[in-house]
Amino acid sequence: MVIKTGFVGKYQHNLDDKNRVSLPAKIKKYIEEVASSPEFGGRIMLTKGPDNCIEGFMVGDWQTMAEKVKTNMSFKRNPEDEELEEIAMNADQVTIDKSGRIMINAELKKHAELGKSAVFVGAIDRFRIWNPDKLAEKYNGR
Amino acid sequence: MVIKTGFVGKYQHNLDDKNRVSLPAKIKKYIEEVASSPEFGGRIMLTKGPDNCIEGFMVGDWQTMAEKVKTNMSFKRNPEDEELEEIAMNADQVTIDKSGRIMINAELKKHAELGKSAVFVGAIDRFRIWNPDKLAEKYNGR
DNA sequence: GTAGAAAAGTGGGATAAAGTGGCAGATTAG
DNA sequence: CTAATCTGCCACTTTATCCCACTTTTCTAC
Repeated sequence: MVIKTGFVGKYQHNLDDKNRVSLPAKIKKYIEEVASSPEFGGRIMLTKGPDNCIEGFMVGDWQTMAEKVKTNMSFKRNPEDEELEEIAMNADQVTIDKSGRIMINAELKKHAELGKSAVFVGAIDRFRIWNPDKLAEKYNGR
Repeated sequence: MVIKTGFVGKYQHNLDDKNRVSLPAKIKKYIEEVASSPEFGGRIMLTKGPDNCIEGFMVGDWQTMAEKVKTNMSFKRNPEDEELEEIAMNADQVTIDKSGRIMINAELKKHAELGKSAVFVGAIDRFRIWNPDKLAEKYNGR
């Protein structure tokens, strides 16, 4: 039985010129332990988060959200689904490469105003990726 | 068991002069993973969607939705029936060719006011195809 | 603590895949 | 039979991924 502590901690990493960034070892390890099933091919769902951050989920958690829409599927949309639709529109499913990195696409990079440096922040059921300055601004002095 | 994340993301692609357009790799991959049954020969159902967009479904999902409509059908007509008829009337079942492209017929192209550029938008149980300007207009600034 | 080993993180070149456009043969309609 | 359209194929460009080398950090044993 795996102990599910969730994502915790704060880690600064660099983007390379191909917009790749290493997942912090502890975040990567947690993902691999919890979601080690064969159908999980090291996949992560990235979305636009609040305050210019990027949020990362494990695909299993995303699936739970998506199932809600699928079970009520019809030609016409429910208004409640539209919110999730907009999240889906701005989401990106990325894979963890052989070096333990993920790619941040142009739109997400712009949303988070990322330059070369990015900070990963654990938030239990998700992790967030911040521009270091934006993060400091938000949690100033705390 | 495959993790069903649904359709996600946003991808700009070009129509060629024969109104063919490549399916985004991630959308295509998802279709192939989830709908890998032999009777599904890489087929997609395209319909006129809301706000000038085109909606794309996997044929299996289309069938499920159509069955639902049939079981609720009554002898008396109601406004929703007509709406659904119109959707069915304007639907087009397209196949994915060997280069991973689908063809947008003239009527759907006109409905979406497509020019050379089209944006695919993931919406969990379906994907949508938009004129880039129309899409920006609808989700302006978000 | 320190030394050596292992793991994590970074960068860049090589390879593979995705996306695009054009041409040519096949198919269909008139 | 001819013209128009559809489909497959190929070539090329761009982008993503793999793979290896190297540096830095963390871990382990003494």
